[in-house]
Amino acid sequence: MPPFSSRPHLQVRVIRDDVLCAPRPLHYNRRMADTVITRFAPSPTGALHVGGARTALFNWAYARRHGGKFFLRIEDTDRARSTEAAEEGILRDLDWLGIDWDNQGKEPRQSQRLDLYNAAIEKLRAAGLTTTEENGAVRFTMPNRDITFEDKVRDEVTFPAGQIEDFIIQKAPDREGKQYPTYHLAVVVDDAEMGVTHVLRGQEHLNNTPKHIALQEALGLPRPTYAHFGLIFNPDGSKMSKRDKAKAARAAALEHTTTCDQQQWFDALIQFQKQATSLYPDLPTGTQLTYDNLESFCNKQNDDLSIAKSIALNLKIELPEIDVKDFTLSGYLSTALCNYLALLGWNPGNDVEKFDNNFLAQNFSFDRCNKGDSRFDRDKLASFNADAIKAMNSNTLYQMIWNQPYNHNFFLHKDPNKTFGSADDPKFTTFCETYRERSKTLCDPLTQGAFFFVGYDEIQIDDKARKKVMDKNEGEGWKALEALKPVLEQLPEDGFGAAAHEKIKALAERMGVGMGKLAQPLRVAISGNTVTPPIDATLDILGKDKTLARIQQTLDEKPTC
RNA sequence: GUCCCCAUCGUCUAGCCAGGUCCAGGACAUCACCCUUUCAAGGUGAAGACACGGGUUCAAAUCCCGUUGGGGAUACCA
Repeated sequence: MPPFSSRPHLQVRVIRDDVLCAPRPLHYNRRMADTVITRFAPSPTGALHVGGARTALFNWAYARRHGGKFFLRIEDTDRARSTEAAEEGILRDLDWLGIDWDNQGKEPRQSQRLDLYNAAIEKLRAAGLTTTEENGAVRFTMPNRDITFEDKVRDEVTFPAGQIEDFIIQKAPDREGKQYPTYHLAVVVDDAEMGVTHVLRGQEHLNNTPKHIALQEALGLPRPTYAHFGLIFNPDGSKMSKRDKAKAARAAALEHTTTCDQQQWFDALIQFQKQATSLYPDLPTGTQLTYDNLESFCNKQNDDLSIAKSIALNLKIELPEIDVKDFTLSGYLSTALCNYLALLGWNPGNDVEKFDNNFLAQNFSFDRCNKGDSRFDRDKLASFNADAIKAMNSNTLYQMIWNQPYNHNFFLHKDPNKTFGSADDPKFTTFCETYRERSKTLCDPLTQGAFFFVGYDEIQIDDKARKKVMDKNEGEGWKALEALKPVLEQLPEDGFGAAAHEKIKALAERMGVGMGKLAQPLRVAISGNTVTPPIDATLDILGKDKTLARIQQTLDEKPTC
């Protein structure tokens, strides 16, 4: 299965102000007596964040659990920050997560239903519940009484009278004279119009609820059932935000500049971006690197993401994953991400931890939700992911490894077909099965096993490993390699790995040494490093010809003295 | 500042609502040992928490009050 499906509804859509939908009738209260209707209402101002993903997941699960409907709605009343790219990305990410919505292709877009909001505002105005600001913005007058509501995860919540101030429900006219509602008004009108019965959202909205309730009452709209979940934070308790990426890149940059000249490095970075751009179509080209913007980035004067990414690429560090897309590119399975995310705030009890969305959809309930905030632990996610990879059937695993999109990896622009004819090549099967046991992410097989895919001259040779394994003890590694070469040469190509394993074992015995004395020099010769999968599998994947060629090429580099 | 919310191992949590079966269970991480040609994986085990102080009760992680700590809101952002 390809990582992203190409369903027709995910085609690019254009957000256009000039084609406002035909006015819809104001028919609130459409809800059926006992049909659960939930919704996820992202604002397309950025990528889908893991917090948003969890909210979507819970809303989806609750609707599915009760045989109801789950709708998507686009909250694009912030015209300056909403983009079609962001909207498209959010839909694609939800799709990737396995969350389907029941109004696909017909998602309401708030910017196109101004008539609905205007009608509501008129009603409030007629009731004398609004004041108009000098600039034309409209403010709603809060009633002067306590507002109490039942929250499904934290019981009864009361806001004392006078505590919530009057608030703006319609923004001042923009340049074209158009007036957009604020979130509060739009959310209340839309939820009613869509028949939403249950509103599940993050705790950051708890304080908004009295505003929404006051509006509902003033408009004569039904009050949905509310449930507020704790928030998700970084392991250190800070807020999970896109800025974390800039922070991480900055920290790495600052550390790096303690070991080198900053000006020189900046220069190298600028050059690097130019080269990298031609190498990687996906590379951020948004910001052209300059001394100035690099300096201001390092001085915390900007958090430019493409600068951060360029630095990360150059320094070969990983930026923290924040958005769903980040996790996709880092090689996480949607099933593992959903499972882990669901566990942040909900759990089925009985020490059950591993489950899929289907299970969630059958078991999700408010009485097993937690009230507290939680911290996002990448180690645990990685562990879930590793387990999910181990549990995959072979076919799916091959496909996933083969089709995994990458954030950045130098070797990826090499051709894996140099090594494997195709995904059907038995070598590829051995490769996948070998890395299944040792991969935390879908990127691991191709990054850790990069040496399989490149020519000898492109192998990253670890000098330390070479010194330790080859040169030490008067070059015993070189001697071992020389002894190994003729033995391997005699072996058949068919079953090369297993046969080689036998021979190496026998040879080690004859020489009176441990197997490592032979296997390690061999590893270093063929991979440049001391770490590879088991030697038999490694040799099988690489094949006899390449193995022997690499041994010879390595021997050619033997120091003469 | 004001208001709202929250509080069990480092982290996610079970247990709490219907007090005794909890000197608190699981998972991730950590450490040790086993396995082992490297790295993993796997196996076994160890260490590790009821924030604090008052009540109520024969009995409190569980109920009540307070303190402290953390988070959220206080936008013509959602």
